Amino acid sequence: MDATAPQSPAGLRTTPSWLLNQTASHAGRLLAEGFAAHDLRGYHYRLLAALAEDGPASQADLGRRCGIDRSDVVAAVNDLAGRGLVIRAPDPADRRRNVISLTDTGADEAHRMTDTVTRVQDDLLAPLSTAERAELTRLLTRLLDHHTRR
Amino acid sequence: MDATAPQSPAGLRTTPSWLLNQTASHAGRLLAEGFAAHDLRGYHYRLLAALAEDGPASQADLGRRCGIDRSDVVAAVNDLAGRGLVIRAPDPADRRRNVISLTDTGADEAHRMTDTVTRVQDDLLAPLSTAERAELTRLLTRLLDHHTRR
DNA sequence: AACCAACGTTGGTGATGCCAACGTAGCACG
DNA sequence: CGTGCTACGTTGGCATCACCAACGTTGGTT
Repeated sequence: MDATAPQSPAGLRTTPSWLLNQTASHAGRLLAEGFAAHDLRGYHYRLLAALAEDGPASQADLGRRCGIDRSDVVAAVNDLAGRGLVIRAPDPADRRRNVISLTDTGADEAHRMTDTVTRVQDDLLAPLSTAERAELTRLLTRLLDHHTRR
Repeated sequence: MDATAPQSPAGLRTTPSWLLNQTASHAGRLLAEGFAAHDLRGYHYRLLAALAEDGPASQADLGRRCGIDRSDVVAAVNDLAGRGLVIRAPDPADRRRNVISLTDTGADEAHRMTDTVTRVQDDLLAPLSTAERAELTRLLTRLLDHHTRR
């Protein structure tokens, strides 16, 4: 279209890993914009969503569920606790653990974040039909399954 | 499958942006491993590939073609030039510009990197049939097109 | 001549994803 | 019982990717 603003080299542009990277990075941008409205970031959302869905958990469990490193969970939980969205309490049954639970405010925020994420999905998938969205989800899920349970 | 190693919350796991992020991040890991064998990183590959495909270019052009910020191009070109993979020469026709060209060694390395990347694609797409790979590529390309030419 | 735009460069910032190390606490085995 | 292994939370660090602001230099336009 524009001779002065050429696209990526064809060898890159048609490469699946490049396409994945670019689309994911676009999705990430849209998500980050959505999260910014809540003054939160990706890590925070993942934790809130996990807590809203599966209930209280230890930090280590949360990390495993969300694919976040233990050390990064610490910082994110610090943020969330500082805003009163979660409570960190020692586990009486295992004194190594902290039990993280949603507060009422946290549960509300989790819902609002989920709404935001849902809107972003629609933005992201706008050019695809319902069938195509399902197909894309299917293909990605298959890829992920294959590479996760190795 | 394993009660002690639960997967991500369902609300995350089935979300397209999450699937994209996870698969892309897996692809990134595979790529990074491949690149590490060449002792190079993603930015380096993109630049080498662009140069190999479209010939010498200014740093600004390279940046636009590869989706890399001008300032990051500087550092990457420094690395590549330091290893003798590219040459940085002032453009006689426009003294603001540097013309970046592949050396012979650089062209060789570009080929080897391309081979590596090709192998990674096969690893990545292993669970998909040829038709499915094409479909995935088609869907991702459509998404990307829609979100780039805004 | 005056202005504005583009270029390369320097020097930041932030998000994400890792890894190593430490002290504390639970657990299993001898 | 103690000894050793493992898990936990925490601190601190690192690398990559992506972006932005500012500066001086150079080209082009008016």
